[in-house]
Amino acid sequence: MSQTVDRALSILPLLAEGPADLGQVAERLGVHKSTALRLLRTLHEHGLVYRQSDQRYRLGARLFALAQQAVENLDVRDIAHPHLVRLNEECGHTVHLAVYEENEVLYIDKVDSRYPVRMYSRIGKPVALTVAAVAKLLLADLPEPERRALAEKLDYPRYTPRSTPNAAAFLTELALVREQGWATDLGGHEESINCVAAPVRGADGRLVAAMSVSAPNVVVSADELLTLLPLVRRTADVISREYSGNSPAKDAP
Amino acid sequence: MSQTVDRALSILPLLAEGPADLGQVAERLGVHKSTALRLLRTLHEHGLVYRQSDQRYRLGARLFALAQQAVENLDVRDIAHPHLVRLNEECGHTVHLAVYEENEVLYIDKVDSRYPVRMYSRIGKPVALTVAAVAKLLLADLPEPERRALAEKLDYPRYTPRSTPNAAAFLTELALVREQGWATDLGGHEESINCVAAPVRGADGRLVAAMSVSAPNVVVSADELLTLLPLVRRTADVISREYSGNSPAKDAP
DNA sequence: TAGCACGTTGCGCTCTGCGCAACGGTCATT
DNA sequence: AATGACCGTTGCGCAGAGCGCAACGTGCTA
Repeated sequence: MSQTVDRALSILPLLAEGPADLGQVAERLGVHKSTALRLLRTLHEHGLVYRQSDQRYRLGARLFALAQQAVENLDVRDIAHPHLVRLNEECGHTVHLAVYEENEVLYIDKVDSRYPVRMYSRIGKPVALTVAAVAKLLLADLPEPERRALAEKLDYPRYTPRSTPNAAAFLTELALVREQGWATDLGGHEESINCVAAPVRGADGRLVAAMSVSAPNVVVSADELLTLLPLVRRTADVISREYSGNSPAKDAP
Repeated sequence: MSQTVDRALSILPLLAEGPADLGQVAERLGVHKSTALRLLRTLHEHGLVYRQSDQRYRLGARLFALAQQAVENLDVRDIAHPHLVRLNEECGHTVHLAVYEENEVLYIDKVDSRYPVRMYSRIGKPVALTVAAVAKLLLADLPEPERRALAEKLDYPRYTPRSTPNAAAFLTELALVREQGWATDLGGHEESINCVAAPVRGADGRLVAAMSVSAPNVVVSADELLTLLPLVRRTADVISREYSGNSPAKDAP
């Protein structure tokens, strides 16, 4: 809607691919070098872009700081965190908390497994929508038309033979998840890793987040992991209740 | 330099403080609502801003994705990571990797302690400049005038009684660090946590990163932690060599 | 020394982004 | 149910902000 800002912001994903010099930026934006320079300077002043010693541009420090601050302000996280830690202490596995936002699902908190084998994931990282247990829960909660539309336009990468193959299968899975109120990912993302997930709901009953426990086959089998389901669901419920303000009221005037 | 972009980017830190509605944004920017709306829309299209269900705006998902991607592209990280993991396996404590950028020091990688007591830190988080061991190393490497100028304009928060108190003390410390080629933080940031750090150098001898091992007093005393110094320095040197392309050449045409 | 490549600067034209004012929806008040 | 206040949204005319051009400076290569 605003040409100048639009162009400036288009620089960011471009630089995310790797450092680029002025000429490259100007060319890929389709603007004159002087224009690109002005935009880069503005981005630079705000710290979103950094000029490295060889004069090329990269994404800058403030970007991290902003993402950081934004994550910390997400209030579900505050409430959920101690519960996630306790769950981790009880079962020993990796615990994740994720939210849905604008066609994406993001991890917003994580407590690492106590076992040496760890999953690759990171706070702020977008989640594989078609296979992750938390994604299934969050997407299953969308209004039907939206869910359908999203399912249609997704890609269905075959991470493993057990990955969700297509939109039809995915919608069926979502319907199941919606009904049973929990979800799993049994080797659909990484061959040897299983997850069980449960929903966190707000006062109005809508999903605000989803949490999961993940563990590799070498530590516990899928069946053993499923025995943790009641514990996971109970934890999610406690968080839901606290988030809705029902339960352990701390202090209020 | 570019008014429109400048205003648009000013919205980001504002939203980082917490969600805000259109009126608040317009007021704090000192522009008309319609202007603020146009800017917010553009930010929204790029995914940097998200509109939550109560119509207020927050920072959006793409911000995380960008920061994420940028971190992963930082190539020191790629090279260093396996070494950090190995160091963690050998000593069991939390290992950090940090870089300097535009008056800030950022953690770009972290391997958690195997002990239950963990430090609060996160990848992408700016580091306390005046006390952290990695910050001392990175700042000590700046050209003298720049170092001096930066030291003058910093704040010196008294996190603990052992925090660096002022610019003079800091410059003295930096000179020492520069000479000895390693640094410590003995309870200067958090009372009970100590760190030892060593530099990672590029082919030209300039610092490209710094790494540290951190542990709380309850696990090992400061003296015991210092016995790890040779190991930390050796690891840093290995990374330096590999980063400079000297050592374990993998493949090249 | 000449040539090239790249970042940088100043400037005049014009298109873009600005604020105004009016509209429309939602919610609380009477 | 009707009123009014509040907020987000829209269309528009004006002016100034941002655009591209062309010329300059610098550092590297041949």
